[in-house]
Amino acid sequence: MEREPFRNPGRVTLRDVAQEAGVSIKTVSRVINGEREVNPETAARVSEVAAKLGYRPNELARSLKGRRTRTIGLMIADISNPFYAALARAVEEVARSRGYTMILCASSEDPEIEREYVEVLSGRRVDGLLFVPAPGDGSHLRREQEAGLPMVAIDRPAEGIRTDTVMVQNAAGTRKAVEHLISHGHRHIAFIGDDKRLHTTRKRLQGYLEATRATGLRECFRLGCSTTSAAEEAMLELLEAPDHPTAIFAGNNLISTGVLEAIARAGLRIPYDIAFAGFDDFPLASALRPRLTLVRQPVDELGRKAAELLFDRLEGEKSSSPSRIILPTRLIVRESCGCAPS
Amino acid sequence: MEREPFRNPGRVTLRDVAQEAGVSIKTVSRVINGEREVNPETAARVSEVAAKLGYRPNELARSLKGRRTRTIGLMIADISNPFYAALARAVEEVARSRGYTMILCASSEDPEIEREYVEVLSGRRVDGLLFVPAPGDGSHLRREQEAGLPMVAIDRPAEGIRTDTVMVQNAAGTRKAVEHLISHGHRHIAFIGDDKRLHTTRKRLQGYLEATRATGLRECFRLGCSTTSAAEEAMLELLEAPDHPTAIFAGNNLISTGVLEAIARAGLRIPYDIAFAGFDDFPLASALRPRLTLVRQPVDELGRKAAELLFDRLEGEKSSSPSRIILPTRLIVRESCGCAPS
DNA sequence: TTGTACGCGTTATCAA
DNA sequence: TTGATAACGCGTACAA
Repeated sequence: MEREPFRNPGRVTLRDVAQEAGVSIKTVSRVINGEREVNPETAARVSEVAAKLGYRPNELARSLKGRRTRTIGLMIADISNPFYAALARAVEEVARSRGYTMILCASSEDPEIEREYVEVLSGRRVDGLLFVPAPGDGSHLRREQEAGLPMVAIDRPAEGIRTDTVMVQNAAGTRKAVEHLISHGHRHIAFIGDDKRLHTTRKRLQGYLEATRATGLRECFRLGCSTTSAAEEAMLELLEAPDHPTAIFAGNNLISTGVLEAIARAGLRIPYDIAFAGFDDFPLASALRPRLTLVRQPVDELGRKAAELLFDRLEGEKSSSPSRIILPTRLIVRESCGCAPS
Repeated sequence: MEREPFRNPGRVTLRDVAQEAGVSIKTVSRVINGEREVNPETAARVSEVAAKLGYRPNELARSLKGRRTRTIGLMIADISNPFYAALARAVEEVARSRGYTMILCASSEDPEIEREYVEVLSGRRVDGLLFVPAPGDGSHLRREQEAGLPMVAIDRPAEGIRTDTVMVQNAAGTRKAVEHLISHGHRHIAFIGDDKRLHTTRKRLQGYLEATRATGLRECFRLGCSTTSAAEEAMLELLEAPDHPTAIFAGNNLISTGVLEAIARAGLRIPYDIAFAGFDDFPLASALRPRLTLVRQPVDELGRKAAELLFDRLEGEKSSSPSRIILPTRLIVRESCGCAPS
């Protein structure tokens, strides 16, 4: 007695459809792919059977045959950070509009996790990679790059490897904000920043230093605040000193939250007791009183540009040399800096 | 002259390794998969060659052969919403720890986009699906379910189909918050909610109504505010009335932002001119003055539980009947309700 | 217009 | 301990 080879129960294949419709596999394939060298009547019947059986082409098999998966990887540090969330949203929109699917990976800024994820993505044969590089050496990416995987770094450049990169004006944005605080008469301005291994932290610090040095102000900064509570602690410490800063610049949105918490806990009032400015705008910033003065970076555009760059590489020429795009930031002057409500 | 069949240049396969190491494909396969019925010396040599060539197993081919992709789909409405972002983070963590990869899809609450994405995920042969059901009929999911795709609904039940579901206490949480406002003496409390087709909106409204009706208060609610600015408009309108509400409950975090903006624009002070409470805690809530009184939902646990439920189904028995898990919410009493600072 | 045969990269079977 | 060979589900080349 001939035994049917075992077939996956839930999954209907071309063969099942072919058998049911009484035609060959190839005919079904043609109908599915809309090649129209096929008898309309046959086509109709096949379509009907396919629909009845709930046939869904196996993209894995298609990808194995062809050479693309129409899948990209997006590696960010932590999706619960609104900045990365906004980035992911922009990327997802572009990907969807181009018929691509997106695998989301969170590195937690850990190069080891990044390395592992890159291997996974490589094994999954993603067509391209968008990534916010983890700090430290990124040469583990070189092998993939050499294997022909297009990749675009977002928000900061990858170290130890040359890739397309899309960033924002970190130094200039911060400098303008600090200069604005100076223009309000502040002579003692502090800066609280994230991990100093991060390119963004260094550039923002640089902007702060440019502004303070140009005016001969004292330098006062704390780095390494990668969480809200670390920033809160650092700020609290700064405020303990008898001659504490009269103005503060927060290096990103998480730090802003911690700094505001500290100022509130210390019972200080913005901008009278201490003026505030920070990097990264967010929705609540204009709902607060005083409204927050912040450097706005074009997060959506950052994600969109990076994704478009990737897809262009991916569907067009991969040959041209790595490009480096720097998007402008803008100081949104509201009230926490000391400006009057409009 | 024999022509080598065209080989993908960047990608080294089992065959390449086998050829280079002078063994058969199967031997390499054994080494890669750690089956140890293989001569240690051969194994060592093969490993070396594989490393040198940068061999990376093609997971597509593996999945085609075996029957799982070790990939799940996560469908949310909009990743830039902190609630979904937190959810995605929790899910990603569980997935990573189990060696799974996550495809992120954003439905924008549009059933049509949801349907399209489900087809894509089905074609990609994901092993399971976690989803925040878009409003409206979800029977387009039934086919996949019948094909054996395990799925877990998060945050709200899917309509027209029975699946595992993980939710939170929406009604009870809201009721408690409104009762708390009532205990502060408020007799005119308004509720602003999201789209009324959403299960969460209806349950939260129900909680509001339970509290107000039990006390014989007048009902005052506005629904359909699915954006921050819509909520702001609605709130502004409420405040225009001469006998405007003395307390407001915001149905989610986006609405909270809009409501706060409106209150600030109207020049009103919380909690003196109007008291505030809302659904969904967020980091800044305790940094503001007054601190915000909010219903906290265990977002991390929501995502984790859902993911674990899915993986259990996926790796264990799929047979048992759909479970419905309801996680507790908690009222975090701070100051915006009228309570004194502690 | 339709069908057959082969290959994509892997794992599984079975024989050597 | 190893190696041919057949699947997996699909597309492509080539015949019929």
